[in-house]
Amino acid sequence: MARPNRPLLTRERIIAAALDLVDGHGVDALSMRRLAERLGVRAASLYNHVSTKEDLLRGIADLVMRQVDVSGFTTGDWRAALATWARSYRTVLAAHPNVVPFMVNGPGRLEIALSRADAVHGGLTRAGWPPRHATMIGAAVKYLVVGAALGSFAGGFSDDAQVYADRYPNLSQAHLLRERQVEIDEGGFELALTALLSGLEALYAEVGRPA
Amino acid sequence: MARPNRPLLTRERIIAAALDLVDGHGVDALSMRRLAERLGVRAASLYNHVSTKEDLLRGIADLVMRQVDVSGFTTGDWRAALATWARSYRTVLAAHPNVVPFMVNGPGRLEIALSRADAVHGGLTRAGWPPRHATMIGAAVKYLVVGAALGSFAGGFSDDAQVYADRYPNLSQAHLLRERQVEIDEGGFELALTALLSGLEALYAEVGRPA
DNA sequence: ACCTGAACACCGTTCAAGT
DNA sequence: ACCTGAACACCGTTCAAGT
Repeated sequence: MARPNRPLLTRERIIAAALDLVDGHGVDALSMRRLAERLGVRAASLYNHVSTKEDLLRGIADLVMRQVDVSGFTTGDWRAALATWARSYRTVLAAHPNVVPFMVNGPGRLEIALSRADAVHGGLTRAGWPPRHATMIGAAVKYLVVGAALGSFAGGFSDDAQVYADRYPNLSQAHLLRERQVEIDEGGFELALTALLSGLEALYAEVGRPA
Repeated sequence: MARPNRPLLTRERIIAAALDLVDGHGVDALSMRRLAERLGVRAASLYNHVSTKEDLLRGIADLVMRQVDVSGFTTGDWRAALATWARSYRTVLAAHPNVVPFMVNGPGRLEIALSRADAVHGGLTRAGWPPRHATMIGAAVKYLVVGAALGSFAGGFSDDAQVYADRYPNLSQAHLLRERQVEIDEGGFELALTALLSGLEALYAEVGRPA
């Protein structure tokens, strides 16, 4: 079949399948040929909907990124908005750990990332933070979230292959290890976030100009 | 020349050249063939000194990681040691931004990374922090550092290619942008680090058991 | 408009053959 | 012991050819 009446592919279907592949088997498992096979199609066909593999990766990053909740910045006070954003951001990344590495060093900025950053910046400045501080606060929270997401990723991969596959053929040990990793990841993240928020509270008393 | 009297290659020379290549042209520019060409040798020759490309990447990560200063934990108090470690860690990563992505999600833990983590953990527990807190503090600082290093990386890559190459053929604008990025990166990092340290100070009063 | 086979220039890695 | 050419199974991407 050279051309079906209804297209076999759409950009959305391709991106969703690619994310599924990356989530399940890591970035290295994502090749255009392998992805095409999953979609019952040939590699060349993908290029009718996606201009390049980089474009595809950008699509994945975009799909993940738009799940982050920045709604707090349009309504609530900056403390709650910041906390909600940070936790939502982290939760979303933790759900797609294999995506984090290329999402963060991605080629050029995503529009969606820019719009998220604008929401944060806008919310903070409206709350009375000087623009310069707003920028740095956004940066600080992003560092923490991204670092935590990557840390979790690394942790998940660490001893899994050797300890579990070679020496402990049953799941229970690896499972316990992973559970502990999650606890440490979240504990470390919450520790830093709480400290950051209370540090900001003190700073706000100095430089903030409430409306 | 099939076999010279003195070997043309050593593992160290290969890794140093690879780091140089990655620093200068990014991870994507690192291929075994390209690296071999730089070393005046054929790709297959590299496999006499390096078991795999993954092994090579691990070597690079190791080379970078051992520059991080954790000496404070054996001598000074935990506050100073933590601050020195965090800033040194960040400075080292910032000097090799292209290395950060694969250093952090690297395949399995590096020995050097483990020894660094042990130094931190030991220093903190000797200072009276409960082990559980020591682990989370180490995690929190690592998140912040890694996130900041990646953020800087992303920032450096953002508008450079388009703005600078296409529309501003002279260096000045891009240079200014980069300078500003560095300032924001460092400001955001210091903001979060300071907040974290003072947050820890408060926590230490609760759970710390000074020797 | 959209799918395809074939081709291009690349990969990482192996291995017998050289010295 | 260490470097090499040739080969393997893979890549991303292009493009004329099909409908």
